[in-house]
Amino acid sequence: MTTRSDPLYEQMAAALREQIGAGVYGPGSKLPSERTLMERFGASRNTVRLGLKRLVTEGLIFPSHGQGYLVHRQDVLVYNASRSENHDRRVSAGVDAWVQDIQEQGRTPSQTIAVSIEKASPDIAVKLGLEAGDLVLVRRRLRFVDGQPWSTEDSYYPNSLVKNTLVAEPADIPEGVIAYMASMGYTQVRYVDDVTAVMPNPKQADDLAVEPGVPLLVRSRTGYAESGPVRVTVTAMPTDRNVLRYELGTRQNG
Amino acid sequence: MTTRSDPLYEQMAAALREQIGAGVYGPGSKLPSERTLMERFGASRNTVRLGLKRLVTEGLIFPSHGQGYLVHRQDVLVYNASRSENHDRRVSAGVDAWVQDIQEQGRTPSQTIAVSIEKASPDIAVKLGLEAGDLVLVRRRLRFVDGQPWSTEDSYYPNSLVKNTLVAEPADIPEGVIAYMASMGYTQVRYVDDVTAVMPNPKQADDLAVEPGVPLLVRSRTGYAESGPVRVTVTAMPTDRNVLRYELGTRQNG
DNA sequence: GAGTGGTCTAGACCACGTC
DNA sequence: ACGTGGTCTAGACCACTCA
Repeated sequence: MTTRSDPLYEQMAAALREQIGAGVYGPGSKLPSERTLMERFGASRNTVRLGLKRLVTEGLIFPSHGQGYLVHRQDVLVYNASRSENHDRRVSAGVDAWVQDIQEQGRTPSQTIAVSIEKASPDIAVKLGLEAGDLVLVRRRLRFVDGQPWSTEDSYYPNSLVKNTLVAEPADIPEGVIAYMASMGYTQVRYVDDVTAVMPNPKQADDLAVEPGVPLLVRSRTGYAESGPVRVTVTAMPTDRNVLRYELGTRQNG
Repeated sequence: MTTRSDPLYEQMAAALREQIGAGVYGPGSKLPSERTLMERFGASRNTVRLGLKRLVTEGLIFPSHGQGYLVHRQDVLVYNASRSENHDRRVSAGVDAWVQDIQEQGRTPSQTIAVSIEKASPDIAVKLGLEAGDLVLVRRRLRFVDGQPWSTEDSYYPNSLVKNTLVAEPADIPEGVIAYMASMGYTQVRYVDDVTAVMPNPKQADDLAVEPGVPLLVRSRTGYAESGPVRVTVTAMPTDRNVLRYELGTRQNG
């Protein structure tokens, strides 16, 4: 793996990667300082930093100003995307499906909600079957687990469908937006999830308190009523603390 | 966005990010060279490189040795994960479901297959219900679209189930491994997909020809027969050219 | 050959955290 | 106060691409 022709900083990264894997530096422990590694590998500080950056972008370590480089702890929660829209389950619980998912894993969820009316971006407009610039109602959630930022979830509705309804209020809706909209005649019968990953932009990195170099898993869910798309929800989850799960099979539900 | 206190390289990244968004530098076009940007921003080369690296890790641009920094083209294919194990569809087509998915998008798929017998990693062992170190048969595929590396797909089977069968041959199985195993009594009735994203390690970056900084979408699918798990498939897809799609709802199939 | 990015050195000063 | 990472400079030489 550490071939002779690899640049020095890659050799350094490979050596440290191996030692982390072998437990020489376990989860939560501290790596030698940059200046120590300069001596150990006979490299300049910039070269050492290149090598460390490699491991940062792989999500293995993160720098902590004034403390050193720390090895990432693995602390991943599962978000079960295939059952999170199950009406019966949600109605019986009376709480947000995500809240329930997290509670079942023994953690304490919380969230903030902000509502605004915006012009649809081209991407959202296409998914909702609107013209670019048509108004959409946006519910932006910032979600926390045990007080730590965990994920963002932004839902977009055609403004013409939901204005002057409870959906436009910046508060949780006890029975859920989906059930509420169903009572208004927009029963969602089908969902399409598109999953990808991006590197966070500065705002996202700040909101979610992600270390530089940790990718965000992005799930865009479009909900369809019989009449067409009625909702797009974009969820962004740092991959160092989230796994998206889909259960598929004969006993499948939506 | 570009606050006064931002470091110089962030200001530089923000300025270029905006210009790329505004179309000053469109998809496929070339950014000014590092040395030109040194003059334009009055910064040293290392600082310019820090700013450019920021945009590289966001997936906006990529460096091309000897040519300059190029703005990424968007050229994304959809991989429909919720229908890819549909027996009927596959059997009727007589080809790999992925092959069909890509062909439907007007592209030319191809793949290489290598088969080996290995000791199960702890992760795979847990998912297959084996002990760590038990033997697993591994089918590693490297998939191409229009001749370009596109994704890797590694399938793991308990060796005790598949040894001395066609699954252990390094060739495509016309009716598909799933149908073949069903004929051997292991009908897969349920799947669990875990989706996350990672930054590529050196080997993955090489296999998939990904630019540094582009995350990989990783889908781990565990297939269950009535008797328990019989297969784990790990698919790694560079996010600059793939979207994973799940269709959920009343007409759901496995 | 000229221009590009890739790697690397050897410094400097600042900002943050802990003791 | 001290050690840590964060930012930045001003050079150098190598490797690749294209005309």
